[in-house]
Amino acid sequence: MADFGLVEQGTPIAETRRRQIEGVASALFRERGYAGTGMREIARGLQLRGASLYAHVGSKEDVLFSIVERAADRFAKALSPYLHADGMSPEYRLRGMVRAHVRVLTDNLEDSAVFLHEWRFLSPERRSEILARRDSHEQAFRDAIAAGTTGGEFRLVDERLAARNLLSALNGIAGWWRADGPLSADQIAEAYADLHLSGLLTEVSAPTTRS
Amino acid sequence: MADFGLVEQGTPIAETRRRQIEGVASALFRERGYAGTGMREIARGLQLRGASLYAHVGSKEDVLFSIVERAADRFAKALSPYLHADGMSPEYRLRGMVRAHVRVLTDNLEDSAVFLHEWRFLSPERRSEILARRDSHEQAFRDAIAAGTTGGEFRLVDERLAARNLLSALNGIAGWWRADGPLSADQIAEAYADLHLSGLLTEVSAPTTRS
DNA sequence: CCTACCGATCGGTAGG
DNA sequence: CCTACCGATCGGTAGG
Repeated sequence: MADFGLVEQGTPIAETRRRQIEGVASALFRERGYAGTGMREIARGLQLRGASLYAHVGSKEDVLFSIVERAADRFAKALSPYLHADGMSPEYRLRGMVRAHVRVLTDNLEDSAVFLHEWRFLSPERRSEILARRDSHEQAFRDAIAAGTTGGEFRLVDERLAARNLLSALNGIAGWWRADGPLSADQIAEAYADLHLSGLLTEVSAPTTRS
Repeated sequence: MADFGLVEQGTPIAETRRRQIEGVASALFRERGYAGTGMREIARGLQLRGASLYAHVGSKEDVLFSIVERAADRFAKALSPYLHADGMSPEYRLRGMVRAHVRVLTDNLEDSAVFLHEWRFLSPERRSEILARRDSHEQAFRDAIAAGTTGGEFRLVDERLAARNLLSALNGIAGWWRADGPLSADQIAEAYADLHLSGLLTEVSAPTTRS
């Protein structure tokens, strides 16, 4: 609790400034959209003039791309333990993926929302890259579902549809969740996992239904 | 199949022009966002000059509001038969609501996407109105789910969470569905209804699992 | 990181 | 529905 001040930061000032710019930009992009946010607005959030931002970033689109790519990195990293079954049951695996995805979402609400909704303002090449990464994320969910249907634990469903159904529901959380709300990220993750696993499992394994 | 040409339109030209403007605007707002679309772009889609649009609309925001409000009307109307149970089983009721919602979404893809994503660019009063209508739409789903849990047909779930889970999944369809794709709107609606009802029903009623 | 400035474009109006 | 135009704002650069 005591305030020791800052002893050693370790991060170069320039890099910190970059992150500060991206942080303000992320909040504004989420709230007003990329096209609805001006560089001067971002600068104002840091008590700077608009032109000063260009000492730290190449362009407005570069800022968007940094935010979106970092978000994509987080989602990919969170799923990496689940890319192969490694003896996990399909239920355990999918539940872990749901929890991981929701955690990234709620721990990085603004970046995640920007990642989900503002990618269309990227240049064609960058947009393609991001869409490919989104697709491989969805593929990971498809694979986990397919493993369950193959093994007989899950009902026969269209994995593509079931994966989109699940991911759309999870991403929707970014639209209404608040850190100061009544439900923790993990509570929501468990509730969503229950709902979706009940929809997939053949055996009714009495999923944890707490109030 | 024969082309009889147009015999009698019945709609005044001015009203038609208004709708044409909204049609072009809806497509552009969906693709580039409200803030990313200029009035001159909308005009270009109708072979007009930007200034000419103002003979038909009061402002850019008025155009957005017309689109968004019409979409809200459609969703509300589609759910109206299901606002009260009237002897319907919870399963029948919720399945009907899913089908109705998906139909409106797929029959009016552009307007629906604009309704879902561009409402934040409305003036505070109009934004409040639309958010209230969205909330009462969600309330209808909550009610249908609550009726099922009360009656014992559905598992005990947090209705608010379950409704958001369902609606987010359904609205996500607007992000990927194509009219010329492999799945009809009704096929998707049935598949989604199956997935979600399986997650809610206490009795495993062997939902229709076709390939 | 600042001031000063660039050309382009924005939503919208005047007047016909 | 057009031409001509308004002030404001846009992303970004020059030069220090």
